[in-house]
Formats: sequence, C-alpha cells, structure tokens
Amino acid sequence: MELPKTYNPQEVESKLYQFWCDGGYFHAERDPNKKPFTIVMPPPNVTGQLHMGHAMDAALQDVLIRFKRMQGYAALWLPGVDHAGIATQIKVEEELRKDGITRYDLGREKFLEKVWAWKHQYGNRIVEQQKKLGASCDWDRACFTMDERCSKAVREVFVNLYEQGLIYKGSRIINWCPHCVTALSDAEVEYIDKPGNLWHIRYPLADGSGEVIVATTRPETMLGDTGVCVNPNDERYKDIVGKTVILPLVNKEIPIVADDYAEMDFGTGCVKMTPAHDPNDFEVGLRHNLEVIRVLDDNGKVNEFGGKYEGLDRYDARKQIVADLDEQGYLVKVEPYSHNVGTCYRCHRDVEPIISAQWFVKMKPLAEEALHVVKEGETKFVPERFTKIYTNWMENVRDWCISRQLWWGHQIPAWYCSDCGHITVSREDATCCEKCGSKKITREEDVLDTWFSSALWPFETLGWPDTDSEDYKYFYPTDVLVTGYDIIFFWVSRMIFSACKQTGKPPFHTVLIHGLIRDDKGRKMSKSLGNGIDPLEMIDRFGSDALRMNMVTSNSPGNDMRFYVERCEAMRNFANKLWNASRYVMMNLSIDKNELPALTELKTADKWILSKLNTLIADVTENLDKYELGIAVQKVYDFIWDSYCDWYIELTKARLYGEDAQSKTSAQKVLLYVLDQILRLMHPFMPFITEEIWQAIPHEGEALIVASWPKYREDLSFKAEEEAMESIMNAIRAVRNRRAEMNVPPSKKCTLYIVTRRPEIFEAGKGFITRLAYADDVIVSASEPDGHESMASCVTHDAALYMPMSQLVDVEKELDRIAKEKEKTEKGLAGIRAKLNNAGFVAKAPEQVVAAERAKAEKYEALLKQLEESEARLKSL
RNA sequence: GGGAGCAUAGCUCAGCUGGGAGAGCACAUGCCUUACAAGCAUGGGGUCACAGGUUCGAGCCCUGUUGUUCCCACCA
Repeated sequence: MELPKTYNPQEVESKLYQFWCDGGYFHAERDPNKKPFTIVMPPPNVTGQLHMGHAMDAALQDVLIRFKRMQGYAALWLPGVDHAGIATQIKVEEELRKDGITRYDLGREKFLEKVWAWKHQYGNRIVEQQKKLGASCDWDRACFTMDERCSKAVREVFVNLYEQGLIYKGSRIINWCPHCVTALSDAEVEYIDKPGNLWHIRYPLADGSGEVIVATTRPETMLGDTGVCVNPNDERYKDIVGKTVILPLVNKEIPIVADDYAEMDFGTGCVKMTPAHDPNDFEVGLRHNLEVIRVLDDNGKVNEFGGKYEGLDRYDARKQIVADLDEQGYLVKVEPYSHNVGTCYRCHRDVEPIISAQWFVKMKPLAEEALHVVKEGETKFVPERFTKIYTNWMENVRDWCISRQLWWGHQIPAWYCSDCGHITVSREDATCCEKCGSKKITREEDVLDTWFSSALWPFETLGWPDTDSEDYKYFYPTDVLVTGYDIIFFWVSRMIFSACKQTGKPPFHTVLIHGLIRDDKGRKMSKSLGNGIDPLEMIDRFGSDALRMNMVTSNSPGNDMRFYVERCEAMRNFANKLWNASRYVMMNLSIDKNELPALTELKTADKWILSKLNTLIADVTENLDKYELGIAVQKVYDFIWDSYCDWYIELTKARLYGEDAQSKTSAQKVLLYVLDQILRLMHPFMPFITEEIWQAIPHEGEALIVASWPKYREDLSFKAEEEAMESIMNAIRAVRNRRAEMNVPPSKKCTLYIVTRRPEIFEAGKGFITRLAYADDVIVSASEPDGHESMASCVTHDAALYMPMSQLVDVEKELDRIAKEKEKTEKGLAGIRAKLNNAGFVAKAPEQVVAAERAKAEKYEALLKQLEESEARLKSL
C-alpha cells in the first residue's frame, strides 16, 4: 500500500465529514435498548464568527459525545443558533445606515423582514464553520431560538410565570444603555473602575441660615434632585433635618431628610437625592416621599425637566452644569475620585440608572429550587469551586429585568386595554381585553431578553412544552453542559431555575466549565485588540485534529489557557507520527483480518505492549468518565509516541524483516491489533486522522466513529513480561547512553557482552538488543568475557554490559561518571532504607507501597554492586 | 468590602485518590538507522513562591505571609 510520507489533513477532512453525515452517524436514534447521552450545544450568536472560544467548547463536547457514542450510548449532541437580540439588530441597523435610513424609517414589520433576510443569508456561516471542527452534531435536530418551536416555548413560559405572579410589570430603577436604547439586566452591566471626580456643591438653606455641602460623581443628575439626606445620628446636621434647601441652577426648594443610608464618614455626610437616577436614592425617596423626576431621556439627553439644559447630551450637560456652578459660586471643590462605572456589555458605553416601567421575573421563589438541586448534588459543577460562585449569585439574585426596547426578539405577549387599563397576557394573540372585552387593545412593543429564550434551551429544543414528545421523554434531562465560566450567570443559572420550574427537573447533572482562551501574552482575544487568532486559519495550516488537540491537552477545567501556534504545530507533528506508524504497519501487512495470535505465540514484547495497552484502556476510560480530558489524552499521546512508536515498532522490525514466518505473522497481528485499539482511544480527540487510517486497515464495521470503545481484558495482563521487557529496555538505554558519551555513531557496531544472572531474559531479548543497541552480535553469559577489563562498559540493576572499544575508553572520565552514578544511587538507596527502617512507615503505609519500596531497595542495591564492581575493575587497570 | 484562582525547568503549562518531579517548545551533542528530519538517540536544566502545621510520608491536605489575575458588591 502506498501512502504519502506526510499526512495531509486538507485532503481528508471534508471528505470524511461528508462520509459521517452521509452515514447518518451523527443522528441519535431513540433506542430503548440503549441509554441516552445528551449534550445541548451552547448556541452561538447568529451574527457570530467562529472564534477560539467556540473551538474550545466544541472540542470538549465532541470528545464527550464521540466517547459515549463509541461506548454504545444513544449520543445526542443537539446544535443550534441564538438570535442574539441586540447584536443582530445592531448589525442590520448598520447595513441600513449605509443607505442612510434607520429602523424607524422602515417601521417594525419591514425592519423584521430585513433581519430575517439577513439571517437567511448569513445565519448558516457559523454552522459551516463548526463543521470544520469535526463537530458530530445531530444537524437534523438543529434549532434556532426564534423558530416556531422555541417561540412557542418562550410564550408558554412567559404566560406560565405571569399567571403564577412570577412575572410582573413595574417601575423600577433599571440599567439603561442610551446607545443601544434599551433596558439591560443586572448581569448585562460590566463595572469598570474609571477615574472621575467628586464634585462638592453648596446647597444653601432656604431660610438663609446657612448651607449644606453635598458631594457627587454625577453632577448632571442634580437637575433631578428632590431632597438632601443626612444620617439621623449625625450631630452636625440634627438641627437642619426637616428644613429645606434651594437647589442651585434649578432654584427649587427641596427637603432635608434623615436616613441611615447617609454615611457620616463619607464626604461631608450630606448626600443629594436623585430618586429617578439612582437605586439607593430611589429607596430613600420611597421612605421619605420624595418626588421622582426623571431628567434624562432614552438617548441620554437632558429632557424637558432640565430647564435650560434640555437637549444637551449627558456629558455636555455635566460640563455645562459644573461650569455654571463654578461661575455662580456653588462649586466648593473638585477632587479626583475613581469609582465603579457600569458599562453596557454589548457596546461598552456607560449605562445610566433610570427609572422605567419594565417587565421583571420575580427571582426569589425560582432561586430556591435552583439552589436546592445544586446543594443536593443533583447538578454538579466541574470543577467543584464554581458551585460556590453559582450559589453566591443565586442567593443574592435580584429580580430579572426581561424587557428590551428592541424589535428583534420574542415580542412580549401582553396587550394593554385603552378602555379599562387591564393587561391581557395570553398564549394566543389577544383580540380583545380579557377583562372588559374592549377591542381597543395594543400589544406591548418590547421584546424579551435574549437570555430568556436561551434559558429554556435544554428542554425547548427537545420538544417541550409537549411533554409527550418522544425526544423529550427519551433525551431529557440532558447530561452534561459544557461552557465557559464567563456565562454561568447569564446562562447556566437561568437554565437551571427555568428547567426546575418548568420541567420539574434540573436540566443536566453536570456542568463542565472551561476557561477562556487568551493570546500568547495572556490577554483576552478581542476584535478591538486585533490579537485574535482565527481557528479556521489554524485548521487550514495544521488540520482540525491538531487544533482540537491543542484545546484539550495541557489544560485543566476552569482554567484559562494561552494559545500558542507552536502547540498546534506540535500536534500536527503528532498526527504525522501516528500517520507514519500506520504506514509502517500497513506496508508490512500480509494479513487481512484483525485478530490476535494465540496466546502461546505471543513474544515477550507482544505481551509487554498488550499489557501496557490494557492498563491504558482502563486509565483513559476512567479519566474520561471523570471529565479529565487533558489527562486522558496525554496518556494516549504518550502511549502512542513512546510505547508504540519508539519501542514496540522498533522491537518488531527484526521480526518483520526476519525469516521466522510465524513470528512475523504474530508481530503483524499484534501491531494491527494495538493500532486498531489506539485509533479507537484517540478517535474522540482526533476524529479525522483516526477514521482515515482505520478505514485503510483491516477492520470490521462501517466506521470508526461507531466502533466500540476498547475494554480492559483480564486475559491480556502480563506483569512478568512487562518487567522482563523493562529489563531489556534498561539495558538498551544504558548502552545507548554509554555510546553517546563516547561519541560513537550508530553505524559503528560491535559485539555486546551481557553478564547477568537472568540470562533467559536477555537471551530472549537478543534480537531487540542487537538492533536497538547497535550491536553486531550479542553474547549472554553468567561470567565476564575475556579481556572485559579494558572494554567500555555500563550496568543496570540486573546486567553488566561490555563493548570491546578499549581505544575509546577514557578511564579517568569513566571513573568520574561511575562515581557520580554511585553517589546518586547511594543517595536514593539511603532514602529508601531510611523509610524501611522507619517503624511507622512499615506499620502504617499500605502493604503494596512497602513492598514496592523493598523491591526498589533491592534494585538499587544490585545496581550499586554492579557499579562498585565496574569501579574496582577500572581502578585495577 | 466579600469571594475565588494562580505561583512547578529558560517560556507555556500538566501533575487524576498524599507514596520514585513531567510534557510541549527552546537549548546542547550525535545521527538521512529500509514508518516518520513534521524524525531518531542522548544530555543539561527545578529549594514545586515563602513560613509554619498535620502525616510514617506533602508539589498535592490545613493555617498564615507575599506576589499576581479574576469575579461579585447600591457608600454619594
């Protein structure tokens, strides 16, 4: 069989992806004889471009899904796309701007047509990109958060919660983004410490008896001040409580109230109250009946209550007001002051706390159940520490503002009656007021927070609210949710309380959290920094398998990871290694069936590799079961490169190129068997190359993707042979090491004399040693050969090896080397002896540990003896 | 103000249940050895941040310290 010397991923990846699709292997059939295993994919934004975060997400999920699929589960990975309210709407509005029009010019209906058109044109881009990663999603079941099924679920949940009093409409201080022109939830505000000022302003008492000085970071809000607050225990101000002050610039009389909210130690101890633009002031205002005057409009400009400042942008208003205060002598001082400013997570501009009538979800009752299932361990976070982050959030969660002043999204199913004022909330579109029957009703214009629909993802995608649907009954609850820690609050927590409420069950039993991908300097990858690395470019250069390996190796759950192109390259090299190992096997193959030879035909090397493989299978399966993907893949990687390629393949060469037909065939059989098993173990991590090779070697079944996961086999565990093989390998290493020290090239061969008390082992390993220790002949004996005194030598714990290369021996140098080795060995031995002489150790340590220490001591003693003998011999020269 | 993570080789990071310090890259030396130079062999390089404690035994568990990153929080 002729195969190219280097693996070319570009040639096989798209072909294989098509092959898997055509075979229907991604499609999960409901099978009563199988157990379901379900992962719902975090739906990427429809506006999204594949980035490293997606690649990470997808790599982890695909590993789990492919692993479970091979284990015989009905493994469903359910994909989908999110309509991404703000992001998408902004995108389309930008396109309109090019033609000089706004969404208001078009009107709601026409605008939404445009958005849908945009969705149909570009919405599939991210999906096509995911396919390049090898994602084995069940595309037949793909969902979109705005499709009919999801819309129905959203509506059901909204009405449901409303009917139970868990959704209400009310005027509250909310976070308002004047740029996106919509309300935001608390979670959508990012607080950034920004340098600013603390302006101290003089408010004269109305009776002319003095003044108070207030400090503020937002002077423009004074236009809406309706009071001044001091602490009731503050001696300085106890006489003026109940008096009034004249609000500068506005010339309005406002009261001084006493409330615990004012801290005596901060600033002057006097706080201006702006109930319409600060949540605390709002609370104080409620307690003291302060007027609520909103002075900023939806675009962040001063409104009609701002007098001469009307129409000014909030920042211009600030400048002007400070200047006027200064001019009129009200500004006492300005001190630099840095403080937390809320910014919009979408556009990163400052948000304004503004009083506004919005829709809210009442969180307390919902949070209770969501906390309960996590506390009881029904849903577990991996790593465990994220449980606390989740719990803290959930315990302190405030009502969730769910209405958005956008057009793209799920329009809230509420109708206002202009006759009686009643709000009709309904599963079907209302035609009249449910209370008075009036036909004069208008629908709520606002849409729901995008995360409201995302929160229903695990069950809405499986058919809910139709709880009789087959998919829902079979696949729900799902199993594992894989996502980054950055969206625990946005998404994970909301899925948990929504699912608990609506389906009565937590949506998944495990949340596997991964970190963020950073650039090579540890910075977040972002568009504005321009430091993002395109996963598609990495796939083009190194292959999808290499990129996936990069994501999974050297990485532990929950921790961030720096992206190094070099690691992709290293993984590409590994793919090539596997490719060439397979080439070797295939080039030397004269059998067409994968079956192990009879146990009696197995040589020591065969038993060694089979036994190590057996251990590997058990370990890797266990690691994967515990979501330790990085550890699992590292073990397979090491086995393939070290055990299989560097040793076993080399060990088989003498047999494959030799005359012994039976040995030749058995070597081929073992090579093929182990290769097949390796490909299976590696497939979840590197699906493309493993499938490509598997298809080329003798195999049973249609495809590796649906081949069975390897199992530990009691009959293939050979401890004695493992140990014997290690003896031989140690001897080979010792010789190589010795020759390297003497700078002997591999081409210069010599006779190798092995003196050992275990001749049977070395006699059997002669072939290997000849080849791998660059000998032209190997002579095993119980006693030293003639003239050994002057030969180059080296030792292991159970052998002394001699090479007739006296002219290369530098006695002084070698004595040095032996002295060093002796010292190391003695030190090691002393440590072990100290342990064994410690009564506590012998008494308390587990039996195997003590036995292992004893065995180790014996080896060290033997090695030391060998070294001493070598030393004595050299000294006698 | 509260909480969490991280600190291991020159760099980036693994280290799963406490039991002989590892990988990739980089570095040095020698090799085109009939699978692979995207390779092979060999080697150098670590006080596992610091100080205590638990234990027969600590990179791992506990306490404190330092440095660093992040999350949460309504002191103007």
